[in-house]
Amino acid sequence: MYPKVMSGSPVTHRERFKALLAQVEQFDRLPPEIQDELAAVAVPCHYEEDQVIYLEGDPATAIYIIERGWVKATRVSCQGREQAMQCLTTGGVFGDIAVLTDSPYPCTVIALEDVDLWRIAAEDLLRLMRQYHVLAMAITRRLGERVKYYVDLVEDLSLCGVEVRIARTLLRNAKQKDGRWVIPRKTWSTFDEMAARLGTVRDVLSRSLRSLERAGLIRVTRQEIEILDPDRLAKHGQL
Amino acid sequence: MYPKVMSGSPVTHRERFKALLAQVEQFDRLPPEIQDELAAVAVPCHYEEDQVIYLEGDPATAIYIIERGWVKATRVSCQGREQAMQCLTTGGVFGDIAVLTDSPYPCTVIALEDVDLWRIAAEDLLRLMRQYHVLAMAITRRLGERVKYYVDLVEDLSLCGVEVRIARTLLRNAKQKDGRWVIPRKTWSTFDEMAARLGTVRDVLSRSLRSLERAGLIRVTRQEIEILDPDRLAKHGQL
DNA sequence: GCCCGCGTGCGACAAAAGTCGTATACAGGC
DNA sequence: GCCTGTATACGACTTTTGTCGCACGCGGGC
Repeated sequence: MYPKVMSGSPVTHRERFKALLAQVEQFDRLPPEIQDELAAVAVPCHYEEDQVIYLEGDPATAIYIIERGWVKATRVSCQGREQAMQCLTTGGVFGDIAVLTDSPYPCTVIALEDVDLWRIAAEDLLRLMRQYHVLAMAITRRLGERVKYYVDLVEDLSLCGVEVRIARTLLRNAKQKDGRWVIPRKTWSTFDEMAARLGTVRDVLSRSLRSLERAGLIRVTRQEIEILDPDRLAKHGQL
Repeated sequence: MYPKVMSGSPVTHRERFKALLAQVEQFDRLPPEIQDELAAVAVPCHYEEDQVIYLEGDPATAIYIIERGWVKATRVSCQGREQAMQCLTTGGVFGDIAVLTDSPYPCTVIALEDVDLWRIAAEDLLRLMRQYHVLAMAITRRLGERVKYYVDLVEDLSLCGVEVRIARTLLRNAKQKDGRWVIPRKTWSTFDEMAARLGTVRDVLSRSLRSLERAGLIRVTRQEIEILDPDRLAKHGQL
């Protein structure tokens, strides 16, 4: 559980953590005083690819902030199918809901690659929230955004077919790179992983992707997915 | 927009509102001082059956607390299918996410029957949250619970078939009434409404219900759904 | 009582989603 | 280069879900 990479001195420890906070939505504008308080109780830690950070149902002892790398929060049905609730990277926070509601973690969180995290113990966070209302407000805003995210996810799952969900996801994640719209693929972003995020299975995803590919809307390689025709793809996404 | 039923004096107004707060989770134990402050800014209002309280996308001007009656928060796809996000009654709060995140309302809210609500303006709520950290914490806990609710909903929609969802919902809502497990049906709880809550359509719901009925697990009438065999129904719900 | 509207039952069908077995392609290790 | 494990492709199939048209029946208004 101890950090593999430990910063040399307390000062760099704090500065490194504050540099991270600058990348966390809602936390980026907290007054330096509160950031220092958080830094004082935050502990860096490291997990390797595929390592479980915590399991659904574990008692909530801490929240985590991601400094580097990707993790996924996920649920698995008894038949073995998986629904990824969210994928997070630098600046992402998880474990907060369980801590705030004083209940077990609602999802299992797994490292998709080697990750550097900062852990803040539940009691420290709750104490600081009681002490600093700006912190409480910042967290409240984050939670509100989270609810909106899930409302969108529910609508997608319930009201849209797989192909529509794919189209939307592609458009949402695409970045422009020397004139081309591309979604880069990590080594771990296999069709299985993508399917879990979309709420379906690999075969169905594969079929839909190739259907879009045959229609000339996208091009799929191992390294990336390129959007050839954003406009027509948007139509497929009903946008 | 003004209340149709107005209490006689400021005292009964406040007492009536505080009696309501006692039924709101997390708000029930707020110190009397804060409850008074909330009562001072809360305005009672009334909506009739099928009336729209606000539309998805409307600017968030207030939150609402339900004193009496049922409402639903819902989203509708462009093809006209509906997914009910939640159904709320006495003690339920809605409109909070939009206010807290300073964004438009994420869902449309409609009165399923005549309802009495209390409205609290956005700026009042935010002011009181900044002033009283216990209030902020109470709201934070509520939001956390909401997130957990949606995580469960996502899992259900993505990982379970319709029949499983039905079985679970029935068991969750059943109340014991002189030895029988029953889910009472309101006039507005038609198959269409139930289907919207379950993320499917009337026909499918109808089929599944009758399949469960033929199996001798439940009995469906216009007034109620009775669970004849809770144990076997639980198996259908994979519980 | 009669009519009419709405909620529901039902069968046939269409479309989407998921399953299975197997074939192929690719990357990394040797 | 070859071998091997993993990722993806593909076709055939089953199951589930959604759609459509229509019949039935109950209850409220006249």
